[in-house]
Amino acid sequence: MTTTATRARRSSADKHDERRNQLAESALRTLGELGYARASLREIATNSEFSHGVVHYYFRDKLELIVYCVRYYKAQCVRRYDSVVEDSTTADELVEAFGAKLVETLRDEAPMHRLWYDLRSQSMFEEGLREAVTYIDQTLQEMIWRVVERYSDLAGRPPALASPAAYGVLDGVFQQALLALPRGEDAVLEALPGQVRALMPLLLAPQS
Amino acid sequence: MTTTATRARRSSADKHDERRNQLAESALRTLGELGYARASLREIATNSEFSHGVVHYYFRDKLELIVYCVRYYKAQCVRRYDSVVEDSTTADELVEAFGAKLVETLRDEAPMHRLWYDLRSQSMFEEGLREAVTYIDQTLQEMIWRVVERYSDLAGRPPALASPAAYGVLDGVFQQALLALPRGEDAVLEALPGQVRALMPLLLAPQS
DNA sequence: GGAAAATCTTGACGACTGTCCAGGAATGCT
DNA sequence: AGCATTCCTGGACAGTCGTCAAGATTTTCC
Repeated sequence: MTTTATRARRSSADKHDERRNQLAESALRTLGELGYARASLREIATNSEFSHGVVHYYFRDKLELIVYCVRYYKAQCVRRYDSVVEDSTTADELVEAFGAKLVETLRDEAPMHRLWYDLRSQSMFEEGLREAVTYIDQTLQEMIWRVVERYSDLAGRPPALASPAAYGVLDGVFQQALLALPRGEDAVLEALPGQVRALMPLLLAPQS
Repeated sequence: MTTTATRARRSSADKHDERRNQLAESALRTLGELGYARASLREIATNSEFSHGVVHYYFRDKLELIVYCVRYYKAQCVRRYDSVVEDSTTADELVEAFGAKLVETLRDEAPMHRLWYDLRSQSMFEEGLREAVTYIDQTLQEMIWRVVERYSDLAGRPPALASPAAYGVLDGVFQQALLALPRGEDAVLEALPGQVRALMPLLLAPQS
């Protein structure tokens, strides 16, 4: 194996991955708009710069594309609250930063969140989605738990809930906000920080 | 309008409603198994005692059937926790009864819960579902709020969260349990009461 | 009993789906 | 330049979908 051959193969593999990512991004746009059920491969291809046949050159079938998409998306969003954890120096500051970040992503990335909840629901019926969804939900849970732990440290009070429950709680409130978005976006986005301010202290054991 | 005519017409209308309900129940069975996207009208009809064409005799289109189904289902389940509210005489008792009821419905009616979360997700993409879903979510929120208020009364402490947030919190935890069901049903059902015991006290203001 | 109304079946329609494939276009390599 | 490989297109395929309507069947009513 010569150096050029190695470089060529890697560059070829890179190109391959790059195309897959391009397709994934197109697919994510379409999926975010239409949802899993309504987004056909033809529609996805139309919203890209390729024809509908190319999908099966890079992905075995639709499910593999979707799973790839959802993992691709996760890789981008799972570090969303890292800055909140790192930059906050007091408990109150963290709560504010966390609430602001929630508002920001709810405002700017609503289609992606809709898609995520859609896929998570679909995974209850489609066996093939379950593994990827479970993995990502686990990752999201860990992401939230980092926030809660940091909050706990800053406040000097231990968490009142275990990681799964804490994630469920915050995810539930976020999902309600997402669902309420169509009926009054401004009101929802304004109310959310207040909900977070009320909710976060409850996740820690009462002041001793 | 004679008495017999009135009786005949009412009986006819009753028959009509009865058929609609029969179809709704068949549809709910199929929808609960396959989810919204995979449940075709033919499949729904096959799981009933009618042929596939009859659906359009009783419903304008698929969406009207689905919406009818979901409202029909709601009417059955929205009083689920009334006994918890009425029969509990202490705060701890209510928490236990509530947790047990959650476990019971999670065990016995998982397909219906899956369907509900599926439809709620679909409503983010399908305009036609939104109104019915919003209405039912509102009803569920009120159902949960009755539990929280009763709990608050029994404990002598005011709620720490408003109704929407309280619903989001509990719904989120329940949804996580439902999602976790396929990987270890017994473990999930056993863990849930503990989560409820930990969570419920947090919904009330700290002991003064 | 027989007309009228309702209920239901059956088959068909056009549109859309995921998948596959034959062949053209582009690219890289020697 | 010319071959070989990779990449991409566009059409075809079998299947499924929601919808509809014509006719058979059943029920209702006088």
